[in-house]
Amino acid sequence: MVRTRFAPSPTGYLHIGGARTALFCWAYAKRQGGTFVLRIEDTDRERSTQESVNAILESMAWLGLDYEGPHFQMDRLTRYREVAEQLIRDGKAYRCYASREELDALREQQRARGEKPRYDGRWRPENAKFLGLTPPPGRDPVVRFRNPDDGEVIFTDLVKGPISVANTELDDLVLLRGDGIPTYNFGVVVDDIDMNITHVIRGDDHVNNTPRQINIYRALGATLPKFAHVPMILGADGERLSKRHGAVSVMQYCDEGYLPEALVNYLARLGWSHGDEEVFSREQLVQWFDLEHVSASPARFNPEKLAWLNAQYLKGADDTRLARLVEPFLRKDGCDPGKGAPLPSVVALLKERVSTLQELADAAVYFYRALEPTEELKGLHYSGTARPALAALRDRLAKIDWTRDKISAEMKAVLAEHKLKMPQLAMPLRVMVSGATQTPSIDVTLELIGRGEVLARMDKQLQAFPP
RNA sequence: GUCCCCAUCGUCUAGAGGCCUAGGACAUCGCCCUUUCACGGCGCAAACGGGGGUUCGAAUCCCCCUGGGGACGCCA
Repeated sequence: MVRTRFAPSPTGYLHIGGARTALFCWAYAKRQGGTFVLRIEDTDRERSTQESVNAILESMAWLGLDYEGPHFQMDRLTRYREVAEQLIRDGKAYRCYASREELDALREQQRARGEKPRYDGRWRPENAKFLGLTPPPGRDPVVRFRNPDDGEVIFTDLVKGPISVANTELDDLVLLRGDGIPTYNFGVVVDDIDMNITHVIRGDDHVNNTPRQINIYRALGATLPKFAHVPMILGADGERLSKRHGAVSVMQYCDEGYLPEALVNYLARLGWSHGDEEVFSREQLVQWFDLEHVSASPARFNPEKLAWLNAQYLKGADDTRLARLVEPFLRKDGCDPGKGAPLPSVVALLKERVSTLQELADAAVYFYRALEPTEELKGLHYSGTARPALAALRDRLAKIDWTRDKISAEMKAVLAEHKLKMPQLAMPLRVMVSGATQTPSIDVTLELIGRGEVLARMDKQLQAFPP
């Protein structure tokens, strides 16, 4: 039975990289008919916050990733202590009384010598005895893992292939802090064992931790899970993803009007592929997902492609659903979609012209309130020659059945009567009624805005025409 | 500095020794459609980082170089 897990630390919002890791874990578990577990790694007392936990949960829900849990590491402290004690009894861990200052000094010296900074094992029982070290009174010791001195750790990463690291590169890492709270490397191992995790799928930044963790698994006599390290997501400039690159937080995409299915699709396609497939549903992802086709190299985040995908999903989305989603954006733009044109109809008209809900709302404003054209637009489109035709049209529009076809017919009649071409009439009309030069087909636009409002706007704007 | 990993169009990628004159998508550019702007359709341009091997044959395998990323905490 496959069990995967996503194990974020609640020290901030869920970002794009974490979301993709979660998505891959989720998709793999679903594909294999297994279980996806969410575990909150909250052992960093200083930085973990309830707010972050909430933000992560909210993002998972928005993305539609369902899970077992969440489990919290801080609920399992006695278990970690128990395992650490066992390791000490077995001679596979020991207490270390070195102070932070002492360790900092050690690292600095090593770095100065051009060496890789690492703990020198001074409190290993045999060394401490040899050096004549005795526990300083009143100092809480940490528990350190006794890493093997020689040989190498070799494992086959499911996306990167075989990876080997010499044990001489590894040092005796801290298992338990002075206050008895486990460190990351220890917590993960104990939890992954206890929670029967079969596939550890996580970010590339953890490859270096894997050999250390494997040594702990072995010291514990536990079965190793499979490891798969998915590449990092870089910003558009190839640098590490950060605030500079626009949105990094998952919920920010929600706020900017992206659809969760678009983000899921985009994220899935970033570093994973299924032949030439570009647009696929969550169900297809689950059906197709595999680790063999996860790329081994880091990928850059491309906002344009995300926007394109979002536009695709917008076009295909149900009008009623979109109306519900776009409403808050519209209210933010100072509109009351409860009055005036029915929102689903407006959405149907605009959804294939925009790439986010925000853009959709912005494009819908003039359906709900008049927008005064800029002087520049008036200068460009309000001409004395078009005026008589527009005035004639205004009077005709006052008398007809208010349908798109009838509106269109009246416009054509006016064109013939005044010997004008369509743009000569449609453009000024568009500007008068919408305050913009870009709208859907003018007849439908008028129909939706409604006769009363259209006539009122025309009357007002006609006054701005030159004689 | 040391260790680990990676390397196909600008970007995301297909590619498991001959199917590759290297395919798709985004972006860009051009044309068509058109009542403006979009959408849509069609098309152009665009890549195997460099050098050595192995092989009848290499984008695919090996080595070196270069470039990129990651890790070196009582953070995760």
